[in-house]
Amino acid sequence: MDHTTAEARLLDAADTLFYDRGIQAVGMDAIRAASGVSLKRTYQLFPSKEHLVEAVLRRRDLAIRAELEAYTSARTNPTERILAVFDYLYEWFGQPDYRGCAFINSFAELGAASENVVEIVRTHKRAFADHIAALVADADQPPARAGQLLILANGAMVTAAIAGSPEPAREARAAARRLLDADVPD
Amino acid sequence: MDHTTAEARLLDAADTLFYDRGIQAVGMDAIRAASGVSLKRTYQLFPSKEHLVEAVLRRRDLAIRAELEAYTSARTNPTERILAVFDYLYEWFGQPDYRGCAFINSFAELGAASENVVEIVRTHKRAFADHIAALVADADQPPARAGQLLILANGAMVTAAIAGSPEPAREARAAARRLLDADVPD
DNA sequence: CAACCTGGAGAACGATCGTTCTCCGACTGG
DNA sequence: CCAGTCGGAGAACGATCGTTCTCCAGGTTG
Repeated sequence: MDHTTAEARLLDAADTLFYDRGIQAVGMDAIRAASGVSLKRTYQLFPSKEHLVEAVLRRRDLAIRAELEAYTSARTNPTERILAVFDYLYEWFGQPDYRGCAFINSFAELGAASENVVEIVRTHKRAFADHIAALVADADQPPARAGQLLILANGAMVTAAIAGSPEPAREARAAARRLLDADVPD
Repeated sequence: MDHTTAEARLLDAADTLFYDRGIQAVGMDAIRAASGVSLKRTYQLFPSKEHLVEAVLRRRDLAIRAELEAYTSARTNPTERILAVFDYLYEWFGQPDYRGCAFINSFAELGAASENVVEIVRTHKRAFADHIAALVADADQPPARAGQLLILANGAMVTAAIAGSPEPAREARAAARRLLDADVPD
Protein backbone atom coordinates (compact mmCIF):
# COMPACT_ATOMS: atom_id res chain seq x y z
CA MET A 1 0.00 0.00 0.00
CA ASP A 2 1.56 3.32 -1.04
CA HIS A 3 1.39 6.56 0.88
CA THR A 4 -1.48 7.98 -1.15
CA THR A 5 -3.89 5.10 -0.62
CA ALA A 6 -2.88 4.75 3.03
CA GLU A 7 -3.67 8.41 3.54
CA ALA A 8 -7.00 8.07 1.75
CA ARG A 9 -7.98 4.99 3.79
CA LEU A 10 -7.05 6.78 6.98
CA LEU A 11 -9.06 9.85 6.11
CA ASP A 12 -12.05 7.75 5.04
CA ALA A 13 -12.03 5.64 8.20
CA ALA A 14 -11.40 8.57 10.52
CA ASP A 15 -14.07 10.68 8.90
CA THR A 16 -16.71 7.99 9.29
CA LEU A 17 -15.75 7.15 12.87
CA PHE A 18 -15.46 10.77 14.00
CA TYR A 19 -18.81 11.63 12.49
CA ASP A 20 -20.60 8.58 13.89
CA ARG A 21 -19.20 8.56 17.43
CA GLY A 22 -17.63 11.96 18.01
CA ILE A 23 -13.95 12.79 17.84
CA GLN A 24 -12.90 12.26 21.44
CA ALA A 25 -14.76 8.96 21.59
CA VAL A 26 -12.66 7.45 18.78
CA GLY A 27 -9.25 6.09 19.70
CA MET A 28 -6.35 5.82 17.30
CA ASP A 29 -6.58 2.04 17.55
CA ALA A 30 -10.15 2.09 16.25
CA ILE A 31 -8.94 4.08 13.26
CA ARG A 32 -6.17 1.55 12.71
CA ALA A 33 -8.67 -1.31 12.80
CA ALA A 34 -11.11 0.41 10.43
CA SER A 35 -8.51 1.65 7.96
CA GLY A 36 -6.10 -1.28 7.99
CA VAL A 37 -3.24 1.19 8.26
CA SER A 38 -0.75 0.48 11.04
CA LEU A 39 -0.16 2.96 13.82
CA LYS A 40 3.42 3.42 12.69
CA ARG A 41 2.36 4.46 9.21
CA THR A 42 -0.42 6.60 10.58
CA TYR A 43 1.98 8.64 12.69
CA GLN A 44 4.31 9.02 9.73
CA LEU A 45 1.50 10.56 7.71
CA PHE A 46 -0.13 12.52 10.54
CA PRO A 47 2.16 13.40 13.44
CA SER A 48 -0.70 13.52 15.92
CA LYS A 49 -4.40 12.83 16.26
CA GLU A 50 -5.08 16.54 16.03
CA HIS A 51 -3.33 16.72 12.66
CA LEU A 52 -5.55 13.88 11.47
CA VAL A 53 -8.67 15.56 12.80
CA GLU A 54 -7.80 18.76 10.99
CA ALA A 55 -7.07 16.94 7.73
CA VAL A 56 -10.40 15.11 7.97
CA LEU A 57 -12.29 18.35 8.50
CA ARG A 58 -10.48 20.15 5.68
CA ARG A 59 -11.19 17.35 3.25
CA ARG A 60 -14.85 17.24 4.25
CA ASP A 61 -15.02 21.01 3.81
CA LEU A 62 -13.81 20.77 0.21
CA ALA A 63 -16.08 17.81 -0.56
CA ILE A 64 -19.19 19.57 0.72
CA ARG A 65 -18.34 22.76 -1.15
CA ALA A 66 -18.04 20.83 -4.43
CA GLU A 67 -21.19 18.81 -3.75
CA LEU A 68 -23.27 21.87 -2.97
CA GLU A 69 -21.85 23.78 -5.89
CA ALA A 70 -22.82 20.92 -8.24
CA TYR A 71 -26.26 20.70 -6.66
CA THR A 72 -27.18 24.38 -6.93
CA SER A 73 -25.61 25.02 -10.33
CA ALA A 74 -27.76 22.24 -11.81
CA ARG A 75 -30.73 24.62 -11.74
CA THR A 76 -31.13 27.60 -14.00
CA ASN A 77 -33.63 29.84 -12.25
CA PRO A 78 -31.79 32.00 -9.67
CA THR A 79 -34.47 31.66 -7.01
CA GLU A 80 -34.60 27.92 -7.58
CA ARG A 81 -30.85 27.76 -7.04
CA ILE A 82 -31.34 29.25 -3.60
CA LEU A 83 -34.09 26.80 -2.76
CA ALA A 84 -31.93 23.97 -4.05
CA VAL A 85 -29.74 24.48 -0.97
CA PHE A 86 -32.63 23.28 1.16
CA ASP A 87 -33.36 20.35 -1.16
CA TYR A 88 -29.73 19.40 -0.74
CA LEU A 89 -30.20 19.52 3.01
CA TYR A 90 -33.32 17.37 2.79
CA GLU A 91 -31.46 14.65 0.93
CA TRP A 92 -28.61 14.84 3.40
CA PHE A 93 -30.85 14.71 6.49
CA GLY A 94 -32.63 11.66 5.07
CA GLN A 95 -29.50 9.52 5.20
CA PRO A 96 -29.91 6.93 7.95
CA ASP A 97 -26.68 7.85 9.72
CA TYR A 98 -27.28 11.60 9.73
CA ARG A 99 -25.99 13.05 12.98
CA GLY A 100 -25.88 16.76 12.23
CA CYS A 101 -23.22 18.93 10.63
CA ALA A 102 -19.72 17.64 11.35
CA PHE A 103 -18.42 21.19 11.66
CA ILE A 104 -21.05 22.29 14.13
CA ASN A 105 -20.43 19.09 16.09
CA SER A 106 -16.66 19.56 16.05
CA PHE A 107 -17.05 23.12 17.18
CA ALA A 108 -19.25 22.01 20.06
CA GLU A 109 -16.85 19.26 21.06
CA LEU A 110 -13.48 20.94 20.55
CA GLY A 111 -14.16 24.64 20.13
CA ALA A 112 -12.98 25.37 23.64
CA ALA A 113 -9.81 23.32 23.28
CA SER A 114 -8.51 23.72 19.73
CA GLU A 115 -8.11 27.05 18.03
CA ASN A 116 -7.19 25.24 14.81
CA VAL A 117 -10.50 23.40 14.73
CA VAL A 118 -12.33 26.64 15.38
CA GLU A 119 -10.57 28.22 12.43
CA ILE A 120 -11.44 25.32 10.11
CA VAL A 121 -15.08 25.43 11.19
CA ARG A 122 -15.22 29.20 10.66
CA THR A 123 -13.66 28.81 7.23
CA HIS A 124 -16.20 26.18 6.24
CA LYS A 125 -19.18 28.20 7.40
CA ARG A 126 -17.78 31.34 5.80
CA ALA A 127 -17.46 29.51 2.47
CA PHE A 128 -21.03 28.27 2.85
CA ALA A 129 -22.18 31.81 3.61
CA ASP A 130 -20.28 33.15 0.61
CA HIS A 131 -21.92 30.60 -1.65
CA ILE A 132 -25.36 31.61 -0.42
CA ALA A 133 -24.44 35.27 -0.81
CA ALA A 134 -23.52 34.68 -4.45
CA LEU A 135 -26.82 32.94 -5.11
CA VAL A 136 -28.67 35.78 -3.37
CA ALA A 137 -26.91 38.36 -5.52
CA ASP A 138 -27.79 36.42 -8.68
CA ALA A 139 -31.43 36.38 -7.65
CA ASP A 140 -31.42 40.17 -7.17
CA GLN A 141 -32.22 39.81 -3.51
CA PRO A 142 -30.82 42.29 -1.00
CA PRO A 143 -27.51 41.20 0.58
CA ALA A 144 -29.07 40.95 4.04
CA ARG A 145 -31.09 37.99 2.81
CA ALA A 146 -27.97 35.84 2.69
CA GLY A 147 -27.41 35.92 6.45
CA GLN A 148 -31.03 34.99 7.05
CA LEU A 149 -30.79 32.02 4.72
CA LEU A 150 -27.55 30.88 6.35
CA ILE A 151 -29.27 30.91 9.73
CA LEU A 152 -32.14 28.88 8.32
CA ALA A 153 -29.74 26.31 6.87
CA ASN A 154 -27.66 25.99 10.05
CA GLY A 155 -30.85 25.84 12.10
CA ALA A 156 -32.27 23.09 9.93
CA MET A 157 -29.09 21.04 10.41
CA VAL A 158 -29.26 21.05 14.19
CA THR A 159 -33.03 20.83 14.44
CA ALA A 160 -33.11 17.81 12.13
CA ALA A 161 -30.27 16.12 13.99
CA ILE A 162 -31.89 16.54 17.40
CA ALA A 163 -35.38 15.67 16.24
CA GLY A 164 -34.12 12.74 14.19
CA SER A 165 -36.23 13.84 11.24
CA PRO A 166 -35.47 15.40 7.86
CA GLU A 167 -38.59 17.58 8.02
CA PRO A 168 -36.79 20.73 9.20
CA ALA A 169 -35.25 20.95 5.73
CA ARG A 170 -38.75 21.27 4.27
CA GLU A 171 -39.77 23.83 6.89
CA ALA A 172 -36.62 25.84 6.27
CA ARG A 173 -37.28 25.68 2.54
CA ALA A 174 -40.79 27.03 3.03
CA ALA A 175 -39.44 29.80 5.23
CA ALA A 176 -36.79 30.63 2.64
CA ARG A 177 -39.37 30.86 -0.12
CA ARG A 178 -41.50 33.13 2.01
CA LEU A 179 -38.52 35.37 2.77
CA LEU A 180 -37.73 35.55 -0.94
CA ASP A 181 -41.32 36.13 -2.07
CA ALA A 182 -42.56 38.52 0.60
CA ASP A 183 -43.78 41.84 -0.70
CA VAL A 184 -42.83 43.90 2.32
CA PRO A 185 -39.70 45.98 2.99
CA ASP A 186 -36.97 44.37 5.07
CA MET B 1 -22.27 22.39 54.47
CA ASP B 2 -25.54 20.53 54.21
CA HIS B 3 -26.67 18.36 51.34
CA THR B 4 -28.73 21.03 49.67
CA THR B 5 -25.98 23.62 49.39
CA ALA B 6 -23.40 20.97 48.43
CA GLU B 7 -25.70 19.88 45.62
CA ALA B 8 -26.23 23.47 44.50
CA ARG B 9 -22.51 24.23 44.52
CA LEU B 10 -21.82 21.08 42.55
CA LEU B 11 -24.45 21.88 39.96
CA ASP B 12 -23.24 25.48 39.68
CA ALA B 13 -19.59 24.52 39.27
CA ALA B 14 -20.28 21.63 36.90
CA ASP B 15 -22.62 23.72 34.77
CA THR B 16 -20.05 26.47 34.32
CA LEU B 17 -17.16 24.10 33.63
CA PHE B 18 -19.12 21.87 31.25
CA TYR B 19 -20.37 24.86 29.31
CA ASP B 20 -16.97 26.56 29.11
CA ARG B 21 -14.78 23.57 28.27
CA GLY B 22 -17.09 20.79 27.13
CA ILE B 23 -18.26 17.87 29.21
CA GLN B 24 -15.60 15.29 28.39
CA ALA B 25 -12.84 17.84 28.91
CA VAL B 26 -13.84 18.41 32.56
CA GLY B 27 -12.63 15.89 35.11
CA MET B 28 -14.35 15.19 38.39
CA ASP B 29 -11.37 16.67 40.20
CA ALA B 30 -11.85 20.01 38.44
CA ILE B 31 -15.45 20.01 39.66
CA ARG B 32 -14.27 19.24 43.17
CA ALA B 33 -11.80 22.13 43.04
CA ALA B 34 -14.35 24.59 41.66
CA SER B 35 -17.21 23.57 43.93
CA GLY B 36 -15.29 22.91 47.15
CA VAL B 37 -17.28 19.69 47.54
CA SER B 38 -15.20 16.59 48.21
CA LEU B 39 -15.27 13.66 45.81
CA LYS B 40 -16.75 11.47 48.52
CA ARG B 41 -19.70 13.79 48.98
CA THR B 42 -20.08 14.26 45.25
CA TYR B 43 -20.46 10.52 44.68
CA GLN B 44 -22.96 10.32 47.50
CA LEU B 45 -25.12 12.92 45.79
CA PHE B 46 -24.52 11.80 42.20
CA PRO B 47 -23.53 8.17 41.78
CA SER B 48 -21.63 8.86 38.57
CA LYS B 49 -20.47 11.66 36.32
CA GLU B 50 -23.27 10.85 33.92
CA HIS B 51 -25.85 11.39 36.67
CA LEU B 52 -24.28 14.78 37.36
CA VAL B 53 -24.28 15.69 33.69
CA GLU B 54 -27.94 14.83 33.40
CA ALA B 55 -28.83 16.81 36.53
CA VAL B 56 -26.94 19.83 35.22
CA LEU B 57 -28.77 19.70 31.90
CA ARG B 58 -32.16 19.23 33.51
CA ARG B 59 -31.62 22.18 35.82
CA ARG B 60 -30.44 24.37 32.95
CA ASP B 61 -33.51 23.30 30.96
CA LEU B 62 -35.85 24.49 33.70
CA ALA B 63 -33.91 27.73 34.22
CA ILE B 64 -34.01 28.65 30.54
CA ARG B 65 -37.69 27.84 30.28
CA ALA B 66 -38.46 30.16 33.16
CA GLU B 67 -36.16 32.91 31.87
CA LEU B 68 -37.65 32.83 28.41
CA GLU B 69 -41.18 32.69 29.76
CA ALA B 70 -40.51 35.80 31.86
CA TYR B 71 -38.89 37.55 28.93
CA THR B 72 -41.67 36.97 26.42
CA SER B 73 -44.57 37.46 28.79
CA ALA B 74 -43.26 40.92 29.65
CA ARG B 75 -44.62 42.18 26.32
CA THR B 76 -48.28 42.60 25.54
CA ASN B 77 -48.47 42.61 21.77
CA PRO B 78 -48.60 39.00 20.49
CA THR B 79 -46.27 39.63 17.56
CA GLU B 80 -43.86 41.46 19.85
CA ARG B 81 -43.83 38.47 22.14
CA ILE B 82 -42.58 36.34 19.27
CA LEU B 83 -39.90 38.85 18.38
CA ALA B 84 -38.91 39.03 22.04
CA VAL B 85 -37.52 35.52 21.67
CA PHE B 86 -34.86 36.92 19.36
CA ASP B 87 -34.17 39.86 21.66
CA TYR B 88 -33.60 37.31 24.38
CA LEU B 89 -31.15 35.52 22.12
CA TYR B 90 -29.35 38.78 21.37
CA GLU B 91 -28.78 39.47 25.04
CA TRP B 92 -27.61 35.92 25.58
CA PHE B 93 -25.21 35.93 22.63
CA GLY B 94 -23.68 39.18 23.85
CA GLN B 95 -22.41 37.62 27.04
CA PRO B 96 -18.61 37.38 26.84
CA ASP B 97 -18.49 33.66 27.58
CA TYR B 98 -21.17 32.66 25.09
CA ARG B 99 -20.26 29.34 23.47
CA GLY B 100 -23.52 28.27 21.89
CA CYS B 101 -26.48 26.37 23.26
CA ALA B 102 -25.46 23.87 25.94
CA PHE B 103 -28.03 21.38 24.68
CA ILE B 104 -26.90 21.53 21.08
CA ASN B 105 -23.31 21.21 22.28
CA SER B 106 -24.12 18.28 24.54
CA PHE B 107 -25.97 16.57 21.74
CA ALA B 108 -22.97 17.03 19.46
CA GLU B 109 -20.56 15.74 22.07
CA LEU B 110 -22.53 12.90 23.65
CA GLY B 111 -25.46 12.22 21.35
CA ALA B 112 -23.79 9.11 19.98
CA ALA B 113 -22.90 7.76 23.41
CA SER B 114 -25.70 8.62 25.81
CA GLU B 115 -29.34 7.99 25.07
CA ASN B 116 -30.26 9.79 28.31
CA VAL B 117 -28.56 12.99 27.17
CA VAL B 118 -30.32 12.75 23.81
CA GLU B 119 -33.65 12.48 25.59
CA ILE B 120 -32.95 15.51 27.78
CA VAL B 121 -31.87 17.57 24.77
CA ARG B 122 -34.98 16.53 22.85
CA THR B 123 -37.16 17.42 25.81
CA HIS B 124 -35.57 20.86 26.09
CA LYS B 125 -35.96 21.63 22.41
CA ARG B 126 -39.49 20.30 22.41
CA ALA B 127 -40.38 22.62 25.29
CA PHE B 128 -38.78 25.51 23.42
CA ALA B 129 -40.77 24.59 20.32
CA ASP B 130 -43.97 24.34 22.35
CA HIS B 131 -43.39 27.80 23.79
CA ILE B 132 -42.93 29.25 20.33
CA ALA B 133 -46.00 27.40 19.11
CA ALA B 134 -48.08 28.97 21.87
CA LEU B 135 -46.85 32.45 20.96
CA VAL B 136 -47.58 31.75 17.30
CA ALA B 137 -51.12 30.67 18.10
CA ASP B 138 -51.68 33.81 20.20
CA ALA B 139 -50.54 35.94 17.28
CA ASP B 140 -53.02 34.23 14.94
CA GLN B 141 -50.23 32.93 12.77
CA PRO B 142 -50.57 29.54 11.07
CA PRO B 143 -49.12 26.65 13.07
CA ALA B 144 -46.45 25.97 10.44
CA ARG B 145 -44.83 29.27 11.37
CA ALA B 146 -43.69 27.84 14.70
CA GLY B 147 -41.33 25.31 13.14
CA GLN B 148 -39.82 28.00 10.96
CA LEU B 149 -39.18 30.26 13.94
CA LEU B 150 -37.65 27.38 15.90
CA ILE B 151 -35.22 26.77 13.05
CA LEU B 152 -34.33 30.45 12.97
CA ALA B 153 -33.67 30.45 16.71
CA ASN B 154 -31.55 27.28 16.68
CA GLY B 155 -29.71 28.55 13.63
CA ALA B 156 -28.96 31.87 15.30
CA MET B 157 -27.51 30.03 18.31
CA VAL B 158 -24.98 28.05 16.29
CA THR B 159 -24.21 30.79 13.79
CA ALA B 160 -23.50 33.28 16.56
CA ALA B 161 -21.36 30.79 18.45
CA ILE B 162 -19.21 29.93 15.44
CA ALA B 163 -18.93 33.50 14.19
CA GLY B 164 -18.27 34.82 17.67
CA SER B 165 -20.78 37.60 17.16
CA PRO B 166 -24.28 38.32 18.49
CA GLU B 167 -25.41 39.70 15.12
CA PRO B 168 -27.17 36.51 13.97
CA ALA B 169 -29.81 37.22 16.61
CA ARG B 170 -30.61 40.49 14.83
CA GLU B 171 -30.63 38.81 11.44
CA ALA B 172 -32.90 36.06 12.72
CA ARG B 173 -35.18 38.67 14.23
CA ALA B 174 -35.44 40.48 10.91
CA ALA B 175 -36.19 37.20 9.16
CA ALA B 176 -38.83 36.37 11.75
CA ARG B 177 -40.52 39.73 11.29
CA ARG B 178 -40.53 39.26 7.56
CA LEU B 179 -42.04 35.78 7.92
CA LEU B 180 -44.73 37.18 10.19
CA ASP B 181 -45.48 40.24 8.04
CA ALA B 182 -45.33 38.78 4.55
CA ASP B 183 -48.49 39.15 2.55
CA VAL B 184 -48.14 35.98 0.52
CA PRO B 185 -49.59 32.49 1.12
CA ASP B 186 -47.33 29.97 2.79
C1' DC C 1 24.30 -14.67 -0.53
C1' DA C 2 24.58 -10.87 2.69
C1' DA C 3 23.78 -6.38 4.53
C1' DC C 4 20.21 -3.21 4.74
C1' DC C 5 15.88 -0.93 4.72
C1' DT C 6 10.80 -0.92 5.25
C1' DG C 7 6.79 -1.68 7.49
C1' DG C 8 3.56 -4.46 10.39
C1' DA C 9 1.94 -6.42 14.87
C1' DG C 10 1.52 -5.45 19.12
C1' DA C 11 3.68 -4.55 23.61
C1' DA C 12 5.09 -0.75 26.40
C1' DC C 13 4.93 3.79 28.44
C1' DG C 14 3.23 7.75 30.57
C1' DA C 15 -0.65 10.53 31.30
C1' DT C 16 -5.43 11.22 32.47
C1' DC C 17 -9.75 10.00 34.34
C1' DG C 18 -13.74 7.98 36.83
C1' DT C 19 -14.31 5.78 40.94
C1' DT C 20 -13.12 3.83 45.44
C1' DC C 21 -10.44 3.35 49.57
C1' DT C 22 -7.54 4.68 53.53
C1' DC C 23 -6.42 7.43 57.05
C1' DC C 24 -7.27 10.87 60.22
C1' DG C 25 -9.27 14.91 62.50
C1' DA C 26 -13.51 16.82 64.41
C1' DC C 27 -17.82 16.75 66.18
C1' DT C 28 -21.87 14.26 68.83
C1' DG C 29 -24.38 11.96 72.55
C1' DG C 30 -23.97 10.07 76.97
C1' DC D 1 -14.04 12.50 78.91
C1' DC D 2 -14.96 8.85 75.59
C1' DA D 3 -16.74 5.74 72.03
C1' DG D 4 -18.64 6.34 67.71
C1' DT D 5 -19.79 8.54 63.48
C1' DC D 6 -19.14 11.71 59.66
C1' DG D 7 -16.69 13.82 56.25
C1' DG D 8 -12.42 15.70 54.07
C1' DA D 9 -7.85 15.15 51.82
C1' DG D 10 -5.72 12.74 48.87
C1' DA D 11 -3.66 8.27 47.61
C1' DA D 12 -4.82 4.21 45.07
C1' DC D 13 -6.83 1.44 41.44
C1' DG D 14 -8.12 0.00 37.00
C1' DA D 15 -9.24 1.39 32.54
C1' DT D 16 -8.41 4.01 28.41
C1' DC D 17 -5.76 6.62 25.28
C1' DG D 18 -2.12 8.98 22.52
C1' DT D 19 2.28 7.96 21.29
C1' DT D 20 6.57 5.37 20.91
C1' DC D 21 9.39 1.30 20.91
C1' DT D 22 10.70 -3.57 20.09
C1' DC D 23 10.98 -7.35 17.42
C1' DC D 24 10.75 -9.61 13.30
C1' DA D 25 9.47 -11.00 8.47
C1' DG D 26 10.10 -9.90 3.70
C1' DG D 27 11.91 -7.56 0.02
C1' DT D 28 15.80 -4.91 -2.29
C1' DT D 29 20.47 -3.79 -3.67
C1' DG D 30 25.36 -4.73 -4.16
